[in-house]
Amino acid sequence: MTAADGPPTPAAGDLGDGAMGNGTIAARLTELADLLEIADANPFRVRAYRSAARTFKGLPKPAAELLIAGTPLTSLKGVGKDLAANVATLLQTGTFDSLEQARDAIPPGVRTMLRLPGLGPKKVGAIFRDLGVDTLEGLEAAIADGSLAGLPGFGKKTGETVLKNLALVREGIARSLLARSLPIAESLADAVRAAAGTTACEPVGSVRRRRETVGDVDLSAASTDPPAAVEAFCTHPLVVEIVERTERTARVRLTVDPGRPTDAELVVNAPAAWGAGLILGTGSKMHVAALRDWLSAADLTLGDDGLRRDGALVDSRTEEAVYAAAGVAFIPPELREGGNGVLRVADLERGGGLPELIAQGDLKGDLHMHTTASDGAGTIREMAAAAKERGLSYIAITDHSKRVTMANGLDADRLRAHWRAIDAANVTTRGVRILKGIECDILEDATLDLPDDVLADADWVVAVLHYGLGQPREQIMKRLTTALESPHVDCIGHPSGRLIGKRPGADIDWDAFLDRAASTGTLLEINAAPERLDLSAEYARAAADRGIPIVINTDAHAPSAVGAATWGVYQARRAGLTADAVANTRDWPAMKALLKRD
DNA sequence: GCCGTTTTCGGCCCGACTGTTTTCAGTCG
Repeated sequence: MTAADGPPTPAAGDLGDGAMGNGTIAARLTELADLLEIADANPFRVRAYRSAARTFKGLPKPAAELLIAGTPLTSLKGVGKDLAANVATLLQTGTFDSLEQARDAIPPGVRTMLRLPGLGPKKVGAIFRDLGVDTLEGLEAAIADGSLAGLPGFGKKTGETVLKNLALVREGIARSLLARSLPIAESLADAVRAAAGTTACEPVGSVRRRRETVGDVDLSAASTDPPAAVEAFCTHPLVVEIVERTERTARVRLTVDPGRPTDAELVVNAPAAWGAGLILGTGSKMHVAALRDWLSAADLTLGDDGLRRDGALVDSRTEEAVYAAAGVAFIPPELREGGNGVLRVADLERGGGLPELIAQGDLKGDLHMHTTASDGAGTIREMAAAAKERGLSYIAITDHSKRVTMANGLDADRLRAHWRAIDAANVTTRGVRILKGIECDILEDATLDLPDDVLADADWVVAVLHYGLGQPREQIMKRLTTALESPHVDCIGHPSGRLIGKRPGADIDWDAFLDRAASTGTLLEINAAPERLDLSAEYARAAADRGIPIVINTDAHAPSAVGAATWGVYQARRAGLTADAVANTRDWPAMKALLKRD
């Protein structure tokens, strides 16, 4: 399903050069739709803004380029005179009148409440208008003193659900998705790299470890002229406030999304200590502490002025040199989460070393994507062409099954017709094999959304939970077991159904689930959508340990997203997966041999 | 607010579930 209301993911052209990207346009339109809906505006006006947001998000080219090329925005689907004018103003000035009016009418904290599962715009509107509550804290108080339950349409359960999810939502506000933070960090790093005397600059901290979410954005640099690097950092266009600044460090506040400030920090070291500074900046704290133990066994101390023995500088120009001095192989940043364990595996004296992790570019297929037949923006042929451009040799078209009515899910007849269209596309498509697939819902009553004889004719079936994620563990397990035991289900997609910072996943008995996946020969997906990353690294590791082949898929809803599995590959690396552990690093015949249907 | 006209308003993706009710509005996807 689409996640049109997620935080904007800044695209490459969205930072630094001043032009607002389609992601940000979509975010502003969605913001206005939310505010209007809370204010109880005409629902069709709200829908117009939402549908326009989807249109802009799915555009192959930045809207600003269209305008420059003289293409009127009114030529876009769902964009009329008013919306075109608003977006043009947005591009020129960073905002537009009706957005500002709506922001004046509804405090930012009110929109935040929409992130809570169970609270929609109508309820949030009632909370704001009838109780005057406009923060999460105020909401918590209103539950405690019983005033929330006193509102018409509210009861005991509403408050309970809110309290259950409050911590998750608060964390979602405090921390950004990696997909949002990494481009910001790279843009800042580019500015520092361009400064005189800078020899290197990298994003460090949780960004470099590719954590799912990121608090502050940290950078490490090496330079012969630290003040120049600090100056370049502080004058980046995203910086709105310099919180703290020294000769070789700076802490700044950025504005990317109003109401959600992000802090960024730069530390500049001498080029001779680049590797040492990079390790300290990257962390994690536990990893650095464990590494220091290993170094101290060799009478070495690690500081951001370099690696030293008896005060004398030891080679610490690179991370490799520092790890070598500790007697261990280089440890990729994604594996620096824990303490001593990874260092023991990497112990060179015992002939240790780490397996080579899967890399961006290793994937040969993408087996979860949508077309215009359900809620995607591209046709079968467009998705195939995009896959070819990305260097993939096969894709599976997996539109929604009929239960997902809002996404125009397919029943058996429409699905079979869709598959005939895929057959036809395969005849004329060179270089990419298009597989006949389906994203089949596992219904609340633990049956599959399509009959067996239909599923049997698919090349590839991804079964998923979309609805009833809050069911008790027993029923969730019954549903997953149905899917795992079906001879026609090849893979479970986004197994938990979580949305990071928004919605907890289903209550799964993971040991039982993974054991059953292994015994039935069912593959498991790492869904690469930044707000899903589902399986998590923890369970992807546990799955791989059981020999379950992992599949990394994009869940693309537009041609531009086909094969863009960046975040999923990072997640797999954090799970310590090699290319071999991931099924779709193989070509299709080899991958097909892994399926239970073969 | 958009669209599509039998040109200027009336219709605009939907089905199931949940928690609130006592017949249904709001939420979800």
